[in-house]
Amino acid sequence: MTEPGNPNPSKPAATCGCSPETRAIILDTAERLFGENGVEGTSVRDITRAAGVNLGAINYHFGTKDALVMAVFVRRLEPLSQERMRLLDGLEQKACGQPLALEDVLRAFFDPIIQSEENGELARTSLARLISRCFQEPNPELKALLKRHFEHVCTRFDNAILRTVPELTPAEVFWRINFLIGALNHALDMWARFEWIPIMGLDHKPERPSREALIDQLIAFTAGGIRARSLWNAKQEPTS
Amino acid sequence: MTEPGNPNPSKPAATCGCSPETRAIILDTAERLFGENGVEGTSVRDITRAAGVNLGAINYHFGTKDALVMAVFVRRLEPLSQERMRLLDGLEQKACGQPLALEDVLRAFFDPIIQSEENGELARTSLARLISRCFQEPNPELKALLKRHFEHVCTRFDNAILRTVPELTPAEVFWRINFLIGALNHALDMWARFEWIPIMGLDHKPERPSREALIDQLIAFTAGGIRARSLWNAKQEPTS
DNA sequence: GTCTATAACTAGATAGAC
DNA sequence: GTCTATCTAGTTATAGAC
Repeated sequence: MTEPGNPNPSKPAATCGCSPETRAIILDTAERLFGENGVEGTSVRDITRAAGVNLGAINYHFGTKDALVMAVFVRRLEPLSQERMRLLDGLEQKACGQPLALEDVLRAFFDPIIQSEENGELARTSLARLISRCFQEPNPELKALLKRHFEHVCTRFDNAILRTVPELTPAEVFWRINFLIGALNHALDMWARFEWIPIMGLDHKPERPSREALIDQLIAFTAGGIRARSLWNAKQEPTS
Repeated sequence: MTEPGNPNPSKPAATCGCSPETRAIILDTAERLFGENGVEGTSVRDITRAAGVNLGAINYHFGTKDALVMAVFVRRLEPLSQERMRLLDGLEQKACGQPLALEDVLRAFFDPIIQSEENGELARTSLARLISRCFQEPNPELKALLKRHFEHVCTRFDNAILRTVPELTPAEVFWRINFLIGALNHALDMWARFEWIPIMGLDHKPERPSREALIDQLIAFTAGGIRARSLWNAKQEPTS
């Protein structure tokens, strides 16, 4: 754990005036604890204690707990959304107007979540749990932030998927994307804390798959789900 | 301390002005608020204020907040699990050893969540949000309770689905059931608070479907997903 | 910049009047 | 059984010493 005492007084306090390390440590720790216990279930004392920094540090660096919460989410959602868009852009450029392959679109949506973060496995685990939680946070400011972030991305992917599965109605695609998001979030959350997973008394204890293998499974499942014939249409023709 | 829970099943409500009602009102209100703001984000003061009962009522009827939390979940999970098992029992009896139809198994899993509760629409909405939250609660006692409840049910459904889709490995079925659970929870949560849903800037504003229609969509999606060819196997034969 | 002390407030729980 | 007053402990946030 880093010692907070800074033996280097020659730091250009007047120009920079901040400690980049402490700030980052707080963000990392807060992200992990928010994922584990939720935002409401995590006090600033929990964070500063776990981070090994001073109690006042959060207020010094972020002002309020709410501002810290926003900073935690922004730090992750910003690059996540951008990477998703970037991958989709790449697919569309390569396709030159041709319809994309559904599996490729899904991979562009899933991959950025498991791609390498600067902090390795721990950060990716935190991210997974954080995102799976963020949809349920009651904080209205945070809700607005999330909506702002997902709006662009979801619209882009919604349109892309609509073109790959033209037989579905827009409303059907809308809900299936939500099914997909739920499957992704829950799977990553389960994956992140594998110890609680053995929910079943199973004879077969499943091994923990690699993240890549899990994503492959997710792509197979969600592609199959999105391509599935709607029961709504099936009901029109009672011949089955 | 002592168990302050009111164990007076034989006592009629009208005679003494005692509170079979208060207890139920507290449970209803707590369930709603837990769903909206999470367990940690809901204080006993929030509950008593919203329920219009006295601050001491929760401690009188349940002893502690934690005991109230458990009571809230037990009240819903018990009948939910039993109904799921009952429906699956019925399917298996009717099939007489023949493999079941995947869609029927899924419907037996989904339907009990939307089936009528005594309190109508509001209760069902609460239940949906409550269940979608319960997987993420950090409370260890609650986790144990949830595991106890889902263990039986998930094992039963796991085995049933394994028989309907014999080409999948047990590990694949295991994860696909988790995808399914995630899709269900997130969809119900989204459905319950439709106002936040318009996440997309869509040209097409989707109408809110009925619960039954949503479940039909879920069945189509998850059945398609479960039947999907695994990419793991597909990789073995690069002929496709 | 870091840390301590503490203010201002809210949490869950309880005791005792009615 | 209900309600009020109150206790203790924990919360965010701040002011000021080092």
